[in-house]
Amino acid sequence: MPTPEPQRPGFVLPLLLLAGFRTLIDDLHTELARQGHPELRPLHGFVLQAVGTDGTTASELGHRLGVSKQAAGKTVDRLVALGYLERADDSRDARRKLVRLTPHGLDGLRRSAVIFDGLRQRWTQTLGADRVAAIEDDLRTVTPANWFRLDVPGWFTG
Amino acid sequence: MPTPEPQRPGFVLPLLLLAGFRTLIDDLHTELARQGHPELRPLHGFVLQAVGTDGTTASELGHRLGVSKQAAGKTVDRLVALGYLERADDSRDARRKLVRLTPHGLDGLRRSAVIFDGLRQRWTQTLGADRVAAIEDDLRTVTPANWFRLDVPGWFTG
DNA sequence: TAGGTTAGTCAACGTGGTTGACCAAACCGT
DNA sequence: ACGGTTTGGTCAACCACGTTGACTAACCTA
Repeated sequence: MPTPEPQRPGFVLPLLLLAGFRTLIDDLHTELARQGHPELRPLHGFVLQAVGTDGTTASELGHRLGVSKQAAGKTVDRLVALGYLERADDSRDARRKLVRLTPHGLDGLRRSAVIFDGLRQRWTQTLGADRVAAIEDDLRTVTPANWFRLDVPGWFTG
Repeated sequence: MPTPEPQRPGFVLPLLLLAGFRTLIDDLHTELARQGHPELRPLHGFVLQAVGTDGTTASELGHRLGVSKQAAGKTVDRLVALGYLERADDSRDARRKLVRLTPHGLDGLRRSAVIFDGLRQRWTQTLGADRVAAIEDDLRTVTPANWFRLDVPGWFTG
């Protein structure tokens, strides 16, 4: 039987988590835009991460991201048009088309990692390194492990 | 100059925040579905919250949610079709159309608040009340105040 | 009363998701 | 070696949510 604390209603917690996520992502993309990647959207960073330096295929990408292969293919199309990804034939399997990062895509991915490190550093300066680490540890215990589903738009809207 | 901790790369923090948010919202809607609201989507809960028990107009709703009045109007259309909202004429201003919660919508809103309290309670049992309160306090200090923009789909995808 | 502002709607479009259908290539058991 | 199944990619249609631009009706005010 829940005995809510009137001072801390439960609905605030998800809003704060979302706000934290959003400020980090907004700050990332403000800085990415300044560093030559103004067209990168929040979703794109996750896709580049999922493609990785080894490359992958649209089907596998969809699997990693938790969306259909068609949805993954369309997103790849857009990132190809933006110059972040490229397709190549697989010499060993004529059905497969490898999706790879272009140099521009790799640049964006590397800069994202550096910027994220800097943002976390900023949090540790404000809150203290132990508090940030505690937040990470706590969140890990209350969320399912190996979490990497990025179907955020479809998930949120249905 | 960021001096990242190799054990705690910065990109993990936003993923954990998103995972925490998503876990709470998923659990909420699993329970809401069980309690007679299977059609409610994550976005809808925020909209019902923004409409509130006093009702509002589409323009004002768009303002609260940080989206255009057209987008707000379309979302209201869908929630009217689902039976959660209703429109009524304003006797004092023929231009305005009041958007109000139906009894079904009010029921969903109240149940959401109760379920959220229960979910927060579950976190306090796992982590301890002090840790959960610390997470809330910490997130409040690193995120902008009075935060309530819910243009999540458009924000995430561009 | 004329002119500007505000609320709502319609239309066109972009992005991201879905399912269903289809083809070609690869795999596999006989 | 062949025929059936599985797999990868694409196309088409559709839905949810966002945008901007254009328009009407109603209100407000100088």
